This record gives sequence, structure tokens and C-alpha cells, in this order.
Amino acid sequence: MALRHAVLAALLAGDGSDGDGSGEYSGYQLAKAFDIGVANFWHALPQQLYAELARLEKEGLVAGRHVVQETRPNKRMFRVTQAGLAEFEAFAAATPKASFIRDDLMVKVQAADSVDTAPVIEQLEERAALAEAKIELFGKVLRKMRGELDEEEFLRRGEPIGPYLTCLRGLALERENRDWGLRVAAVLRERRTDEAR
Amino acid sequence: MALRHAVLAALLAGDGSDGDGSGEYSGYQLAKAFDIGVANFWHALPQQLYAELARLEKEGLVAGRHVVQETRPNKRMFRVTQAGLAEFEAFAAATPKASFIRDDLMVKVQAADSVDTAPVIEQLEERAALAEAKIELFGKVLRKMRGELDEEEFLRRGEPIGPYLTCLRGLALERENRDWGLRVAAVLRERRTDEAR
DNA sequence: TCTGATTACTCAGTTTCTTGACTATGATGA
DNA sequence: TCATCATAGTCAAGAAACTGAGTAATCAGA
Repeated sequence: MALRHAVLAALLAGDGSDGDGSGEYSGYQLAKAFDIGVANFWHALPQQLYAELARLEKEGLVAGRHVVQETRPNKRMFRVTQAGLAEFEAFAAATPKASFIRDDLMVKVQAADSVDTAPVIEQLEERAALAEAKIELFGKVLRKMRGELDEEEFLRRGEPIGPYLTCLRGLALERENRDWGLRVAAVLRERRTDEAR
Repeated sequence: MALRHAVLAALLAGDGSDGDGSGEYSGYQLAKAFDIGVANFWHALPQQLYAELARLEKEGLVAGRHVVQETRPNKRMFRVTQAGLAEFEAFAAATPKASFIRDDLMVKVQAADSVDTAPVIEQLEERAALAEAKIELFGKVLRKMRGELDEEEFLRRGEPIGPYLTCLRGLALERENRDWGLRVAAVLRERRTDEAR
């Protein structure tokens, strides 16, 4: 039960991205938010989110209300309750689990001495290109969050600060992704041609 | 079924860390290897590894042999079979799944606007200290892998190159961990004192 | 001599995640 | 007009991972 805290965090930080400032999300919107911002530190599929929201509601940690729409299917909007905030507060104070990563590409690189590296090199370069795109996206997102403030100012006074800080981390990670990907691709490529001589 | 590939990669890359150059590991040694090198891109508990090795053996992707020891409990040493290598080769050529991260601390930071940040700041600083220790460890591991070669030389000709490259990534990640952790701790601390005025 | 660490593994139960559907409606674009 | 995308979900089966415990021997240090 750890996804629940990511969901609560997303709901609590809910002002930043959609501009409605309500801290209220539908399951569908939550899934979107997970794709963009939360994906930097937590990965979850929409089905998991719906299931988790249902569980959280049953336990009274979030409250949902039906919203009838004319042009769109009806939906349910969720917000964090007092009990939910208390639960999150307890989680925040507890010692965190070690972060963990799982990365197919690194598994492949680990065995680079034993397998054909040609496809791996391609994948590394694709990954780098994807990272590049994300870097640009994050740049835009950060600028938008900052508004007219410069970074230093925003870090001192801007709000919400949480999503901004995690987005900074996402940016740094993607830069690493890109740099490492290109570097490793170059190294492996170089070694292939050397080998072929 | 994804852990299996991490296990195969660890066995295939098995020369680097233990110096025996055999590509052979016991479940116990594998668990150690996962703690040090593989943990950079895959996290798994010993129980999982034993279970996975059993499955892999049943499918003929690894072969185990009993080793009787006098001073220590007997053990089983595993190496990757031809079928195992073929399986891994297919995995390496297939498009990789998106990497995924899960990080409690970032979940907490995401909700920094809604919760008491005092414990989070402490955790960030602990995390930074831990990262610092890992940075030093990785530095040593890399130096040992390089031997007398300098980095450029090693990247061109050194072996095994796979573990070296993934370790470089681990190092970069830990540096990010440390820098981000200290930065965020400082920002949140600063905002607390401002708030208190 | 007792404690704790290290080597070496096993098992069962539970939770969590992934996969791959399926249901609807309205809007958008070719 | 037809296809596809976006909204807004739900369901169920199976794979994978995690938790927590237990077994058993040797060795090093207090």
C-alpha cells in the first residue's frame, strides 16, 4: 500500500497543473496528472488509480462527489479528507522506503559484453531522443509554473512549490538519461567498429 | 517475467565483481551482486532470486551444479546456458519497457505545500548523506574495474564494459540524489523560517 | 562461552501490478 | 460519412513482487 500516498500527494498538489486550484480531480484527470508530473517518481496505470480511489473512499481518506455533465460522460471528483491528510502526514513523518528503479535498457547494457550490442545502441539513442523531448517539455512546464518570477524568487516565495521541486528532479533525471544514453551508445558503437577491424 | 532478464544479465556479467571470471554464481552471491551493482537498475530480494533461479533452471535457461563444501553449507552454482543466452539475446533486441521509478521522498516533496516539511527536510538530508557514501563507493568500484587504464582508455578497450557503464549511471544518479536532496532541503528550510516570521 | 555476523537457502501467504478486455458518448478531422 | 480521438470509466484473470518467518552450520570477537 504505497500507491495510495502517491494518489493523495497528487490530489493535494492538485492546484498546480490544471489551474482550477481546487485540489479536486476525477480519476481520469488523475491518470493524466500521473502521466505528466507524478510519472517522475511514481508509475501507475489508470486501472490502478481507479481501484485505489475506490479503496481510499471506502476508508474515508478521500471524498468523491458525482458531477453530471451534458456533453461528456458523468464523472466523480475526489478530494482529500481530513482523515486523508492525517494519513499522509503520518506517511510524511515516517522513514521512507528506499527509492527503486527498474530499467530494461540498463539490464541490456549490463550484459553488453555477452550480447549483440547493435539493437541496444539503437534503443539507447531512441531513449536519448525521448529524454530530449521531455527536457523541453519540463522546461515549458517549469516556466509556466514560475510565471513572472525567476527561479530563485520562485523557490523562495512561489506556490505551489512541491510540484515545482519534483519537476526539477524530473528534469535532472531526463538530462542524465540523455547524456548517459548518448555516451554509452557512442562507446558501444566505437567498440563495435574496433572489433570489426 | 522481467526479473529473469536481470538475473541472466547479472550471471552473464559475472566476471567483473568477484574476480573469478567464471560467470558462475550461487543464489547467495547473486543476492550480493544485486545489492551492489545491479541495484542501480533493478531491485530484488534474495527470496525472489532463489525462486527465479529455480524457474530458470526448470526452463533450461540456466544450469546449476551442486558444490559440496566442508566449512560452509553446500551450495549450487548457476551459469547461463545456450538457451539462456538466446533468450537474453531476444530480450536485448526487443523494444524495452519504459523505465520506472518509485520514490517515497519525492511523493512527500510533491505535497510539500500541504504537509509539515520538518521531517521531510531531515529525510532529504539523510538521503543526501547516503548518496554521498554511495558516490564514494562507486568511485572505488570504478577505479578497481579500470585497473591501470584511465577512463577514456578503459571505455575504448577495457573489459567487462557492461558493468562499468551501468556503474557510471549509478554514480550519476547518486550525484543527482545528493544535489537535489540538499537543494530541496535548503529551499524548504528557508521557506519554513520565512513562514515563521 | 555466549552473541552476533556470515554463508546458504526454503516456504507460505498476501498484496500489488499488469494485461487485455469492455461500455458509452461527443467531438474532430479527412 | 467514416474513422479516430478524448472523455470517463469498469472488470477479471493471472503474473509478479513483497512480507515474514524458519533452518542450519561456521567463524570472529567480547
